[in-house]
Amino acid sequence: MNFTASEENYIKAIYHLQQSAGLVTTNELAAQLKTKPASVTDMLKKLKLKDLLLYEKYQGFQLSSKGKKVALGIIRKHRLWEYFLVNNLQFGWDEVHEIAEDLEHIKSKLLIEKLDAYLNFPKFDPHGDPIPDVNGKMELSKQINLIDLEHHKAAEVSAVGSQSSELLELLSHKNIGIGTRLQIVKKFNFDHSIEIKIEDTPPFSISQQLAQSLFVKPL
Amino acid sequence: MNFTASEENYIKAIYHLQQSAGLVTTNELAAQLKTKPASVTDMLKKLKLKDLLLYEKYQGFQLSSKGKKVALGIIRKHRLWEYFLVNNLQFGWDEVHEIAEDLEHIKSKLLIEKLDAYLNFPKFDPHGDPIPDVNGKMELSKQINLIDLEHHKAAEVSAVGSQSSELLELLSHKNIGIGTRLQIVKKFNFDHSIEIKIEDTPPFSISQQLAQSLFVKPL
DNA sequence: ATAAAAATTTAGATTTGGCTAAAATTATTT
DNA sequence: AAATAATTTTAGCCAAATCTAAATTTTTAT
Repeated sequence: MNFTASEENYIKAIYHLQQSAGLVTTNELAAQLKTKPASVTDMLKKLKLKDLLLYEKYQGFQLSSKGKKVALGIIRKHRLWEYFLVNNLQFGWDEVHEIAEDLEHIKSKLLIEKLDAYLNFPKFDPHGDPIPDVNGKMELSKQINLIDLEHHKAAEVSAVGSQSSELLELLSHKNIGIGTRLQIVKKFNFDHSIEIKIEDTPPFSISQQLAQSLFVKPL
Repeated sequence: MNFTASEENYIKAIYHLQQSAGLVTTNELAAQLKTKPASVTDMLKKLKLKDLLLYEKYQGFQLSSKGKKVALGIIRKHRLWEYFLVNNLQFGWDEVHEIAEDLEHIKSKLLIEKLDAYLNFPKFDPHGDPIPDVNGKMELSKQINLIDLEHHKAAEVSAVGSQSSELLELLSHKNIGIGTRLQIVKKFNFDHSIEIKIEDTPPFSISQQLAQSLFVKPL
């Protein structure tokens, strides 16, 4: 089967939303895709017709197993291209998301398999997210949200919660990136901010919102 | 300015047609693009409105200087991607055209400049066609790819496909440089290697990949 | 020089993906 | 258990890029 770029974007967005929520709603998806609920409804009907979506009107929806397979294929392409852009073309990890959004819609299966081989079958993209293999399998990493890290336990940043340029800008300003080692010094209940310490630098505070966007692997 | 993939395909096709013919006609272009003359007429009007085309109805047409600039940009992207697919991802030179047709429509300017640098600013694509530089300039040559040289026809090496140190190392080891005179003795279908003979030395074989990186002028 | 042939353009329809506004359904609140 | 609010869907419209069929212009050949 062959899908349009638009269909693929819907499938990918539904996949990500249902990871947290289970069932996805029309408004949610419209917000995510920066489009209108009415447009979403139209596309849902098409996806259902192609057996990619389990959908009864007014009831919310989620991908069928066929739909999930397609989603993983798109995510695989996206993350492999991101890896290439950062590791080979010397892009900054905060510059690549948009370009990968376009590259992920290039059709050739052979292209992706050759790219994968050329890159040496990487398991994680530059943001720390796992790259699905040809069969859609991916390493599920034991990473946890920074908020759930024990006090004074050393850990390494392994992923970020989104690719928004606002987030990436803040992180680079604070010198936090994938691989940064840190530990929690103290949590403040007043505003739920968290004081962290990066090796050999003075401790500093980050907001609850930022902490929720950071995933770490305890060492 | 920003163009749709369809507009870009029209611009590129017009560019190639007018290289030989000067003025291009509606039917010609329709045949080239495998579409109908009526569809071509519609698009011509759009391109004229955007000042990409010099066009009076029933009179034939050609690209404006602005249109030519756009065409060279697309051709640059197409050929750089072809070079990448063959030289890095190990595609055969006959497999890459279709994929490059898609990749050439990816928008990011930065992507292409970084790709160009990564590839070491190649001057020719795997088919021996010159790659325009950032300003649309390219080597115009009567040279052909060594692979397309007639058997036993004397020729002189006039260009190499890239400046990569790996290629240059190999060439100097084999005593091949710009100006070297040689001819093809035999081609082997098994591995597509080619036996060549340089004046006054015994014949020897070179790989298909190396031959693709050599351009010659028949004498 | 004009009639027939070829090429080109126009007119009107279709498909895809989007929109707004209004209607229908579900959820919430008093 | 209504009434109100929120969500979702339907209906009808728009723009891009294609198509077919008909009309128009140019070219060619008698």
